[in-house]
Amino acid sequence: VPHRLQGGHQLPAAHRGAGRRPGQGAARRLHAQQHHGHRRGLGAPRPQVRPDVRQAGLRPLVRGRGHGGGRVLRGAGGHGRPGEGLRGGGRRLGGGRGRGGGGVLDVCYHGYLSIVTEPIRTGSPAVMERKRTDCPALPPGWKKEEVIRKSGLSAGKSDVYYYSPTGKKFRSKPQLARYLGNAVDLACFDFRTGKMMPGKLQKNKQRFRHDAQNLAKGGKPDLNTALPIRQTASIFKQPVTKVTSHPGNKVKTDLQRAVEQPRQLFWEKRLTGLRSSDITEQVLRSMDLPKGLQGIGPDSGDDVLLSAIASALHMSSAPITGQTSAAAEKNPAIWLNTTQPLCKTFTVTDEQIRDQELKVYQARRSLEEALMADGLARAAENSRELLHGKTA
DNA sequence: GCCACCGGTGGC
DNA sequence: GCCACCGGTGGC
Repeated sequence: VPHRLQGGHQLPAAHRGAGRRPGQGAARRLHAQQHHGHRRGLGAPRPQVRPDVRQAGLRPLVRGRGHGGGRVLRGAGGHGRPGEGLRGGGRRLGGGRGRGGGGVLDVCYHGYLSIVTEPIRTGSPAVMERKRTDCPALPPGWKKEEVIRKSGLSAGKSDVYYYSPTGKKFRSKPQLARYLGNAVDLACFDFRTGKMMPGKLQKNKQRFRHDAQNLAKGGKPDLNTALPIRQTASIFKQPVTKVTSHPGNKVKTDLQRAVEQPRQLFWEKRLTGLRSSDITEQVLRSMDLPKGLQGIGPDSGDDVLLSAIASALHMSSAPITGQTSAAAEKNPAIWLNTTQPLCKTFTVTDEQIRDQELKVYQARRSLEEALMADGLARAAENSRELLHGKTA
């Protein structure tokens, strides 16, 4: 098992697509500019009102890791998901205007112990206009906001936004669903009202908007340039390599979606039988797992267990603890913690860590020696060729 | 570079 | 025709 106790393993920040998409039609852009000129040029000042959370700053209340008991792999990094860090570290400096408002500590929906903050009320009338209300249909700390459009052709209509406990803004149901993943079922959630509407399942109106099936049905060709999600686990959160005749084009990636892909229960079983092999396709000896590791679930053989743990280490930056609930061992189909691999909770001893460090050290020395030998061999080859008057 | 804001469009 | 969704952009 790879040894990751040094922690500090940070994924790059989520790379958001670089906005402006080429080829959106010059006419359309011109049209838009004229509208903007009309709207803004005639002096209706842009409202200066900002959501209170952005002004107030956020007050982290508790530090620390959310896992007690035993040693966990990847211990140092117990943070949430990419792209959703605590915001407002800098803002806090300038945010002294708030009175000493309260904050809330909560266990977040996704199971990490995380810091949940609440905006400090500013009392400013401008802010009061944009009331941000609790949303009981969502986990604690989530807020809903409705903003009336003040000008333009759609004046009087409104936009609905949601804010996560850490202040991240969401402006559509798909965006919200991607973020919440399996943690909250939004099938019945009405985005506009913020309420669950059981009975009539809110069907996903935009389901086929970016669907390759359109092509098969004789519709318009699929112009979606988003790349498919790489299925195999990798430490490197890289998109699938796309071969294109337009190499200058930028590839947009959506790390959030990559992380939030729904997964089948016991999906690790699909990794059964995978073997690594060398360049002659000779199957390499499989790794041995420590005795303390025991699988959970149907057909939990050692190879699936190894794949499951390796995948967990590669795919998430959260600590790997195994299934900590006793109920999960009895009936994993119901009680499985899907954020953890299919193994019972375990302990990593100091001795195992030292062993692993030694292995890494030895592997590095071997690599170093091989590279040195290779370099020397090349140098010798070059000088021999020079002596015999050849050109490289 | 970010984001509040409104426009445009596809799906219903 | 309505509207959910998201692109684009001016202002910061």
